[in-house]
Amino acid sequence: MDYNFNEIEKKWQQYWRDKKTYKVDVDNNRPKFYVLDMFPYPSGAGLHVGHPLGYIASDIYSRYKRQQGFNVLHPMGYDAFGLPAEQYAIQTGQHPAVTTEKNITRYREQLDKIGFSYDWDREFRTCDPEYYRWTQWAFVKMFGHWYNNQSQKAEPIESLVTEFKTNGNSKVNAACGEVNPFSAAQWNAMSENQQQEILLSYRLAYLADTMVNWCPALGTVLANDEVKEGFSVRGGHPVEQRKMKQWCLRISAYAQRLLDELDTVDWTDSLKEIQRNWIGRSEGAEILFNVEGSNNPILVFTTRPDTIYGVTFMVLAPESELVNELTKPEQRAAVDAYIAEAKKRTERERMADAKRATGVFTGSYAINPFTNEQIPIWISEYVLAGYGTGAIMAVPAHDSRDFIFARTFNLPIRQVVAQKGQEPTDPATWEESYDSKDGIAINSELINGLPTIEAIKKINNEIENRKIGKRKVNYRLRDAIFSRQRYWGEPFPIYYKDGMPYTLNEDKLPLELPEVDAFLPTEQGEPPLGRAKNWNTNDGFPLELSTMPGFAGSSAYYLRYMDPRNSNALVSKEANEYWENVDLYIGGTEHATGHLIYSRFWNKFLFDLGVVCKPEPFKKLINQGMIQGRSNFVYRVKNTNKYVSLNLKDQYDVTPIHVDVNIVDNDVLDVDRFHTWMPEYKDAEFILEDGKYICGYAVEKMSKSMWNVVNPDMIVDRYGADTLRMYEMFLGPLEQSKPWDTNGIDGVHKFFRRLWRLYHDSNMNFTVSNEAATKDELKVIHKTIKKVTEDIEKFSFNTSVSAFMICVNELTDLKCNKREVLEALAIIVSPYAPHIAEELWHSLGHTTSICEAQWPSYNEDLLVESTFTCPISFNGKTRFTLELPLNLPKEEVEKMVMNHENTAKYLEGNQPKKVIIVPNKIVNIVM
RNA sequence: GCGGAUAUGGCGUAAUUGGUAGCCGCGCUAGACUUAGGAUCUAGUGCCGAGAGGCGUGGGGGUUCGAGUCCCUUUAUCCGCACCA
Repeated sequence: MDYNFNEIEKKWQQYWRDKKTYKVDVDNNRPKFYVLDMFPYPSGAGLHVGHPLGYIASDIYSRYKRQQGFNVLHPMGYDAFGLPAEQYAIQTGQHPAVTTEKNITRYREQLDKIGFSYDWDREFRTCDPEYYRWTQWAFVKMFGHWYNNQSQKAEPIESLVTEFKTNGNSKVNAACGEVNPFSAAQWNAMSENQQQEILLSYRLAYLADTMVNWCPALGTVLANDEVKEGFSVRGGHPVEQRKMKQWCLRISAYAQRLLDELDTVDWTDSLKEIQRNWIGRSEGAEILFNVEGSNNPILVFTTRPDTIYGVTFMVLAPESELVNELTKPEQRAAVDAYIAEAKKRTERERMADAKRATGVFTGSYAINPFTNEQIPIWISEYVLAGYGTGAIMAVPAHDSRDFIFARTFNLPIRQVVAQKGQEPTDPATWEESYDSKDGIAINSELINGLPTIEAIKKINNEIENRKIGKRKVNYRLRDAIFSRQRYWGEPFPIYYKDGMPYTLNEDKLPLELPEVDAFLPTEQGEPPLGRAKNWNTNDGFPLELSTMPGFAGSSAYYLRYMDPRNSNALVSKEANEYWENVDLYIGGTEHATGHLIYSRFWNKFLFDLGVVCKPEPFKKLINQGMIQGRSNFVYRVKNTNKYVSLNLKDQYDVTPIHVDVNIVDNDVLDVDRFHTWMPEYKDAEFILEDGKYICGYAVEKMSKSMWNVVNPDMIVDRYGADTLRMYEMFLGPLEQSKPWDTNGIDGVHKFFRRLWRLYHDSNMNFTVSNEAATKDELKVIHKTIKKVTEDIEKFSFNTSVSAFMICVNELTDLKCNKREVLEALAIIVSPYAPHIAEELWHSLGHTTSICEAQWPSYNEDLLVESTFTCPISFNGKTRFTLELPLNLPKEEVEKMVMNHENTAKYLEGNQPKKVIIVPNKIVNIVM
């Protein structure tokens, strides 16, 4: 039989399905290994050839690990809630569940064709109530817990209530919102509503007023990326900043742990760096500044308390609550105008014109606690309400933003830090501020002469002694806004009583998403769930109308795969203690700050509860590179319907036009298909070169509009899944981005035909010899086993493909068809190309799947050579080589080299100054 | 602006980790077989040069007997983050 990939692949895919080859269960007799792909969102466009890259890599690794004796968990499912299906629903009226189902079916078909070793019995979707029940459950748990900074973990809210009853809140050190101190007596005297209101400030899932992008026309909060220049991207409606009550998750409580435990996981440095950046820890101090004529001091956060003598003004965020109080009547109009203007702009826009300083004076003055000077209080957008205290002490001499602001508004600049060994200069002559952290304090009474680090220490002590502030660690990481005014998401298991939120009992879960008559906000501006009939508890209390955001369902999905059908728990203790966490996680880098932070947080919370046994969800993480498109162009001569071939185009005035890569082969345009491609090209004329139309090309994003999308099904139909898998790996290192060019695929396909021929005679009859293999044959296969084993261990899949090619080339040259060699070859090829390997395996007489075969070991002794080819170089340039016995003594080598006829030629009569001999490596003669 | 990554033939890439730069494949050239070829096989293919030879891993400098690999510097591209006090 010829290598009929279509037939072979169908046959074995069916076999694996029938025999449940990829089904796994807890097995305490075998070590576990958990390999996971990032949860895909099944989009309407289906998979293009770039999507399976990571899936193929993880599949190879899974199969390899299994053959190494591991019990491998390798599941797949769908992140099925989300915006695209809902937008589509709004436009067409089609229920998002219907489109989602359709997309999943298509995805599954495409995935199935590629021959992945997923245990499909574990598949689930986030939009399935049986799944989102556990998303809701986790939310209920978060609502029912608070974060104890003392113990550094989440604790049940009941423990807090007990503490309040006996001691009030003065001894509690919690991650919480703003709460005034109260005694036990005061607590006990409060109404239930008052108590609930206070508890809400402590809960890990809480309801709070936050600034959001509100789009009145669409009736929903929008994410920053859904807003452009103050208008919604979809529809172009105006968007405003608005304070709204939203559900939030107190992820900031875990900031330090999220930062520290990054050191325990095996991720790339760049990814860890992105996360560190996002968490944004900074050490500094909070300092109180009194305000003239007011009892309310201003609290600022600074990382440079040592520069306090250089403070010449204060700045408040426009949203600061102090603004109103501090604005003097004569400044009122200016301040109101400024704030009104600021309100219209999104945070993103404000960041965009960072270079321009804007601001307005309040008319009030603060007192510098160290110099007792009067300093003006300003308002400016460059101070963010959401970071620190929303107010800063400005030190224009040593902070570039303050410097720009001071220059714009003619505020004084005073130098208080000097570079070591340099005299202070007049700041009026400066072009920029001096921000360095290794200077010497000057003009600062208490700390003069101290280096910055010391100065900070001393001034912090003083601040704490004088009780005008304290040391403080700040994080950039903000609590996650967790509600969306959307339909297609998990409903909150929350109802309201007297306006106060309460969770449903766990036995009432899942709270199923109700049907609505339209996927739009109500006329009163409520979210779509406001349209649901009887959206109340049995007792008639109204249910929450928002739904959860996209990341809710993907934050703990890796746990659910361990025990996907458990109706009593998210995951059983037994399953979790066996599978622990994900050993290898492969996915794109786009989730660096979203999903990968949220799920680490979510996991840590469940860890605190004792639900999971590991503090980190993903031990090792690899980011696969993007597969870019390779677009082709034709060049239309301007104002004509004539198209000129690439190398003649410079003689004309042309417009490049994207052409469908599917009607171009090896950059040669199929002109007949071009004529029929689109009506406008029906009468196209060509200016050819050598009788061909050569297209130009460019590497761009793979997308429909570039006409460069290549579909995996098309490749599978034409070359087979094994060729697709192998070629994707052959393209280059997994982590690197690279363009897809179907042209190179022939080489890989040819490899399979040659592989096939090793096991078959010229009539394509299966012929394998049971004779013992020769030394050369053994050397070839053992060399390959070694190389491929090492390559897979270091995720260098591209290099093992070339090792396979070399192996097959060499065995073909040796005319080797020995069972001993070909069995091992089938096994090591099988993770990459499971279909052909399974076929050959069964032809070799095996009756069980090659997936169950044992990965071969290699014998190092067989690889030892007796001689090696030694390069002889002169002044570092290799001139000729010499076949030398291994481990020949240096003296012998030197003798042989110096006596060689070529040596004299290259010495050109010179005496060698030195002869460097690196045994078994190289000889270098220095002249 | 800060942080990270990358840079090697016409193209995708490889290089035992400081030791023969260009493995493997695409493409290209020539040839064989063939009714035909988007099939198969053989040979060649970094650049310049007829050749001897010279040049060559983004540019410049350095360390070294020896640098794609280490150090300094610079440029370009891509990706994050971006008024975070």
